[in-house]
Amino acid sequence: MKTRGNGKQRGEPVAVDFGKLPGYIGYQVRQAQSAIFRDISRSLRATGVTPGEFSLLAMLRANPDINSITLARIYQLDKATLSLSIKKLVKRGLISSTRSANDRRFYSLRLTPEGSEVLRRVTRHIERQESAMDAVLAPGERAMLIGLLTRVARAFDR
Amino acid sequence: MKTRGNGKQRGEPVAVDFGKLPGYIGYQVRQAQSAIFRDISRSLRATGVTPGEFSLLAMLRANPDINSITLARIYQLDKATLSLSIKKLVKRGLISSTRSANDRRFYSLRLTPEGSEVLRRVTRHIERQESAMDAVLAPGERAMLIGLLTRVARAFDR
DNA sequence: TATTGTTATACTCTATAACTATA
DNA sequence: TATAGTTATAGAGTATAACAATA
Repeated sequence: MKTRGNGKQRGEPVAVDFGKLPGYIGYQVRQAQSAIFRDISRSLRATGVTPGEFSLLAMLRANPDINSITLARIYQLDKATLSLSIKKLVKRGLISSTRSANDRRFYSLRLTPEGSEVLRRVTRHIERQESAMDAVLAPGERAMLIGLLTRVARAFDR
Repeated sequence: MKTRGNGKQRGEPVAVDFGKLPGYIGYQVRQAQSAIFRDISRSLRATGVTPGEFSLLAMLRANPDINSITLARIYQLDKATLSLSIKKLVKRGLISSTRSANDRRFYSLRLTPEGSEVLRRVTRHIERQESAMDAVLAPGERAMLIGLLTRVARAFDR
């Protein structure tokens, strides 16, 4: 069943036993995430925006004046991690960070016009990738997959 | 082992608009992967084995004498990346790497007895997590989710 | 005292490039 | 020439800890 170690590998498919791995949701989610990430990273390379940054820009468009602590809570990242991501996007001119007048501990984050433009461009790549996934899904399966993933993720929230 | 997200930023729910993000499969897979990874990293901390290393150990159990190039192809990682992972596991005494007699360019990888024991212990944690996911899924939904994820991942495999 | 945010530091994971050994 | 594997180096992403500013 398993033919390896015989010097026959030439890049052709190799018969490999995956054991119980394919039956694990954790394994399959990881594999899917890797495949999706590799694909979108290639598409986005020219934009200089990573998938995580896309998500941040999209949140800023939907929630102008959001602050970094709120974003850190949403993504369950340390505030220091968000601080670095934000600094990079500010330096690139894609977002603005202005101290709030009411409570001067906060910085209000917003997309700049250039950030909006980059977000539009990135969104086109993202939606092209989503269409590629629809091509292998039957009607209704996208909604089903999203529902299942949401429930699984929530099983570990809190 | 560093883990992502330690809950420090958790607070009360904040009213936030996620825009179109929740409708993207890429976004949802990423969120699910993060949640699953954070949870299992906590469980595995004491074993010193990461989720990726679990996957490697499981492949070695199912495919004794597999070599690193084959593993690199399977996981679409560079051979240099696999080389480092393997070196670490060899140093920890969990796997052995012995030069193949037929073709001395190859190294045959195998679990050591200690590696087998660690794999058993880690597998118990993994399967406990999988059970936690089953608790939020109806009968048949695990198979459905796995099938959908597999098809989506394959949509990007070459 | 508590909260928001920054900086310094370190660890993991990954790739690229240059290398050795073997075929 | 081609393949398997290692090492050096670098970059992205993350966390922890210590800090400053503000409430």
